[in-house]
Amino acid sequence: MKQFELADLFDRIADLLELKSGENPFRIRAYRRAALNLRSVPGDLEEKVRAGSLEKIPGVGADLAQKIEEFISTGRLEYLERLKKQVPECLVTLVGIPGVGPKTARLLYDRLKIRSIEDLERVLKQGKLRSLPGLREKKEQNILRGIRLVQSGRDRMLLGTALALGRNILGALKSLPEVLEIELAGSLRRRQETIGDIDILVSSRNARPVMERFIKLAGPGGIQAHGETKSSIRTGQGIQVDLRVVEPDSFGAALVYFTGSKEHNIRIRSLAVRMGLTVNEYGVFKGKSQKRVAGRSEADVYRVLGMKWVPPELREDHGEVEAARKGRIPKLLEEGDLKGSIHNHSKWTDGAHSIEEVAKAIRQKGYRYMVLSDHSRSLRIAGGLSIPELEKEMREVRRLNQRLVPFRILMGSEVDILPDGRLDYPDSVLARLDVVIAAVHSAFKQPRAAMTRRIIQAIRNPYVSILAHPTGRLLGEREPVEVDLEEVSRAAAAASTALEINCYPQRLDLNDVHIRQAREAGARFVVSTDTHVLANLENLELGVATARRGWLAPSEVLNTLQAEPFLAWARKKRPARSR
DNA sequence: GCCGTTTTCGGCCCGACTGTTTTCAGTCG
Repeated sequence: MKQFELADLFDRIADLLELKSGENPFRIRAYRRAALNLRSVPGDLEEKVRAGSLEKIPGVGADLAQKIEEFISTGRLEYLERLKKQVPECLVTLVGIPGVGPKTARLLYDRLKIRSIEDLERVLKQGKLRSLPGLREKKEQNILRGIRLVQSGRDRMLLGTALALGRNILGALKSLPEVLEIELAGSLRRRQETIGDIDILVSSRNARPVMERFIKLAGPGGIQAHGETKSSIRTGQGIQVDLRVVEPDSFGAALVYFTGSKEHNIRIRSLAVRMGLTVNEYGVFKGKSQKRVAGRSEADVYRVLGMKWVPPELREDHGEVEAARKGRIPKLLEEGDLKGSIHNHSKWTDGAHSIEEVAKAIRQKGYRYMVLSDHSRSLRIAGGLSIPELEKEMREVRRLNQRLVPFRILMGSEVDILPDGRLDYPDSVLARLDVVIAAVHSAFKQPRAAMTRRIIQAIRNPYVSILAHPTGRLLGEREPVEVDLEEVSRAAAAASTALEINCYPQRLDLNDVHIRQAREAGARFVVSTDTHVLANLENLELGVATARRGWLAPSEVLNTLQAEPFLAWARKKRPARSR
């Protein structure tokens, strides 16, 4: 976890450098880029220090490598301490207010001696801000709005929430005859696990009516910006939505630009410069004449840059540009690849529907088989099944299977991993199940070493096929457990135990970074909805998107297999007599 | 501060909107 601490420190350095006047903006960017990559590059930092491979991390050169080593060995960064003495901490707070940048913050600090948001509010009320050059009434109101926003402490939305909201707005605009094409863009299109604001792109030959309709969606006082081609609103719930309208000939270029990420864009634009091209949201332009050579579609834009089209989920500057230039973008997992629904609960424990209802809904979705995985006996809160109850459930599944042929219900269980690493049913019971899914549901606070041992012991159990929601995190609610995921991934690969990508919007566990790490260790995966009510089946797209962000191909995801090969895989490490 | 199938030095992505200004700086994405 050291890399996350360090990434925060690098971001902090960048914050402070931004406030130092005359600082080289590219140095600031270098720190930001390194911070970003530290958060997303798999692998243990101490290990990399020992191996001398720090400079293999993109954006880390000799200087930053030395700083990383300093932090690992001393726990601090001398450079940051020096910077803190030069730049007042409270300036960082001030630029955190939307509408206040480095210049304004400096002005407030120097001329009005403002040291906190409270100071700023007071001065605003006294109307003293207008004494400053370039600050008048509008700017005052703008800053006041920014303060409200910071104080409301609005968090990022879950991907699932943002998708629903975004599609809603799409629906409201789509019906306009002036709208020729419309797409979600930004982090939402890249399917990041949490979303700050919603970006929408439209192509049209007449932007005005589109803009007019759009700004009507704003809540009271919610129009942030309203221009010819670009507007920005805040909905009644306080969600910021940006709309950009372009000509159809620019739609592809605009979609690339508006989808980002920022780092991906910078990457392809510098690539373009080296080829004598300019890329902006209107197209790709060649040489002095500025002749447009692409722009209509995304594929065109990438093609003239010598690249294959890059799926939005990969556009994070994690090597996708290089891969696309070499034509080595993998064929990523798609929803339609999945043949089995792997992790499902019924009324027998904490699900809302009978096994039959669940099975029929899953069959209706086009799956060939499902794994029924109600909870094991220790999970009292979910009504975990005693051994006799489990046996009764097995009989029920046998009966149902006769009726549902050729659809198959595989009999499974989501078995608790007890705090000492044993499983909640004895092996003699596990041996009678088709598929065993192991999961931590208790003692979340164990220290890292104990938790790692505990999980690995379960992974190595010959009857365990899948480790469910490996980190146990709930976005915005519960931190991930402390565990050495690299070791867990290696153990899972060695033991042929699959790691789950859980589709619950709050879970998305494993996440994209962990998936890339686990995949490097050779692990295999399942994508599963963990369905408790039928509506949960719709979450599949979230898990598939997360898998795609982790660069997963169908061959790495076991529930792309048909029932028989899946079952063979799930049972292959069992002792021969119990397969 | 990083980085190189043009470069180990000299580059480093590009544009919209706002507000206050009268040609542009600041902020944002």
